[in-house]
Amino acid sequence: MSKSQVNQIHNSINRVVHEPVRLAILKIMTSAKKVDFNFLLTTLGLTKGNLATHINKLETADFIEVKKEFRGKMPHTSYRITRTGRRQFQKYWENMKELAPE
Amino acid sequence: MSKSQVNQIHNSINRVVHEPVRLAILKIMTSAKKVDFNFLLTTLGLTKGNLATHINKLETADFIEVKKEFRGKMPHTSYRITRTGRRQFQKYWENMKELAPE
DNA sequence: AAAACCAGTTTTTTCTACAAACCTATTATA
DNA sequence: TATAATAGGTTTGTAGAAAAAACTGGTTTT
Repeated sequence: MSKSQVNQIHNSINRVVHEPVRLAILKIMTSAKKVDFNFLLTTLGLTKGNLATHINKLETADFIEVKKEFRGKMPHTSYRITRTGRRQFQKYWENMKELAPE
Repeated sequence: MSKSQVNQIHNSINRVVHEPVRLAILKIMTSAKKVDFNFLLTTLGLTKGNLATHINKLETADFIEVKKEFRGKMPHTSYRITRTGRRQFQKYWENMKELAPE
């Protein structure tokens, strides 16, 4: 292993993606076209506040799109991964592989 | 993607390994039998305090062994990954793969 | 003698994840 | 009818952790 091969790779790891909860969210979203708040809540076993925070972070980074609508009179929120999100998720894994054992 | 497949995988991610700097350190250590402080310092481009903190965390978790000796009159510290460290590094990647895109 | 090096430790700052409490409105239930 | 639960959050507080900066004690170089 030469110095330049490993050199500073850790700096290329996107922290928005790197957080395990958000990795799980993105993984789910890459294989489902649409997911909603409650599905993520029960699947991931988070508190609502915590989930909302992660969702916000992903939305701010343009990784996901948020759709708010009413079903009857009840609010319903669903999410979709964006093209950017999908691309960044892929890129993240390419970078991560540089840090994996052979 | 079924619920149970993704369910809570994020909780299995070992945070000691997950930090990018420590991933880089472990990656280096899996392919070199011995590395020293300065090598890591210049290779990774960290401050000494920051590197020392990461080293400590890895030592506390029994991931690496620290060997302190004198070369002439100067202290010299080198590190080696332990069997535990190697195993946990492997295990980490097995878990992470559950979160990777197909 | 002064400056710089080695291998850190200690201190401080900054950031983050996470939980708990709260909120508004709606709907189910006893 | 009261109350409990649901949906989808926001606000607030805390604990832990990453990172930089400053400090240390000894050594070596200039």
